[in-house]
Amino acid sequence: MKEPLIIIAGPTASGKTALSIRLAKAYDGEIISADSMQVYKGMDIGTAKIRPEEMQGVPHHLIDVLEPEVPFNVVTFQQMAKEAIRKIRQAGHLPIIVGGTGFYIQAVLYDIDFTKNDEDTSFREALEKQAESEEGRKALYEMLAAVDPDSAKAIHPNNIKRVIRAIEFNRQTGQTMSSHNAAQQQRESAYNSAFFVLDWPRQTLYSRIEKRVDLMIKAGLPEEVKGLKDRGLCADHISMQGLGYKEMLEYLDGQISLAEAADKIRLGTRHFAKRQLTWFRRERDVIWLPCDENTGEDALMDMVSVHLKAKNII
RNA sequence: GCCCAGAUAGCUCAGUCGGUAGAGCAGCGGACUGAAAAUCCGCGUGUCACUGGUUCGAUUCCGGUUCUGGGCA
Repeated sequence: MKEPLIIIAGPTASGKTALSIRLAKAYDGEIISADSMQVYKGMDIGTAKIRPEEMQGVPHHLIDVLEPEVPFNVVTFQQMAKEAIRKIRQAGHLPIIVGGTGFYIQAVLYDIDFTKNDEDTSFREALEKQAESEEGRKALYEMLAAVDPDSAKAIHPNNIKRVIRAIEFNRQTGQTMSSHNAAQQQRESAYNSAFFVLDWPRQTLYSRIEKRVDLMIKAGLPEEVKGLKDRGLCADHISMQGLGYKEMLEYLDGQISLAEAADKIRLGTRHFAKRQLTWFRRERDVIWLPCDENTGEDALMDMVSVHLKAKNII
C-alpha cells in the first residue's frame, strides 16, 4: 500500500490556508507548504504567509526556511518536501501539501527524476550571455535544434529560458530533454493521494485577489520590501521575482508611483491565478472543489472527507 | 442659448478617397520536468450613438436628434 498524501491546491486567494488547518486538526495532519516564496524568511505580507498564531499548533514545514538571498528551485523543494513527508510519517501523522505552485506539487507527487548535475554554472552563464543579442538567441535555438530536434519543436524560440535549459540538460546528461520528459510523463503517483483544487467563479476570485492586494499594501508591504532592499536584496534575487516584491522595488526605485505599483500587482496576480488554473486543469486525477460566497467551511470539509474515506486515507 | 470638436470592441483609440472594420490594454485559452509568484505562445462581430436623405450600396457623404468634452455669451 502506498503512503497516504493529501494535497490542497488552488489559485492564490482561494482559501487554501483555512481549509488546511481544519483538515490537519481533524485528521492529525502536518502541513508542507508548496510555495516558492513562503520559504523565505522576512517575506510575510507579500506572500500572504500564515501567521504563527493562525497555525493553531499544527506543524508547518517549508515555511521560513531560507534567507531571501538564497536561490530556491523545484529540486531543492522536492528534496525538502520528501524529507518532511518522511518525518511526518515517522511521527505517525498525515502529510498535507498545501500550495499553489503546481510544478512543485507534481515534482513530489510523481517523484519526478531531476538528474543531479554538477554545480558548475559557467556553461549556462555563457549561453545566457549569448542570449543577450537577437542573433545569439537565433543561434541558441539552432543549437538546440541540432542536438534535440524534438525539444526544439516543442519549445518556442522566444522562450529563451527553456531553450537554454534544454541545451544545458543535454550537455550535462548526454540525454535529450524531450526523451527525459516523455519518460517522466509515464510516472504514476508515488502516493495514495487525494489532490484537491479549490475552484471559484473567476469573477469572485478576481475580486478576492484585488481585496487581498489592497490589504497587503495597507498592512505594510512597501515597508516590508523597503527593509529587504535596505539589506541588499534587488531584482536579481529569485526571491524578489515574487509578485508584490518586484513591483514594490520599482516603486522604491522611483520608477513608478505607489498607485501604479498596486495596479501592476493586482493585474499580475490575476494573470498568475489564471496560469495556476491552467496548470491544475492539465494535471491528472484532481478533485475540483466548487466554491462560492455561500460555501461554508463545514461543507468544504464534508466534501473533502468523503473523498478521503473513499481512498482509505482516513 | 450660440460656436467648435467628438460619439467605432469591456477601456484608450486608429480606419474605411462609399463595398459592414483593426491595434494596444483588459479578458479568454494553452505550454511548462533545476528561475515556475518565473518564462513563453495563441485567440479580435462590434446595433461603427440614434434617425432621415443621397446612392445599386452609408459606419464612411449631407441634414436632424441625443449625449460628452472645450470655447463664447
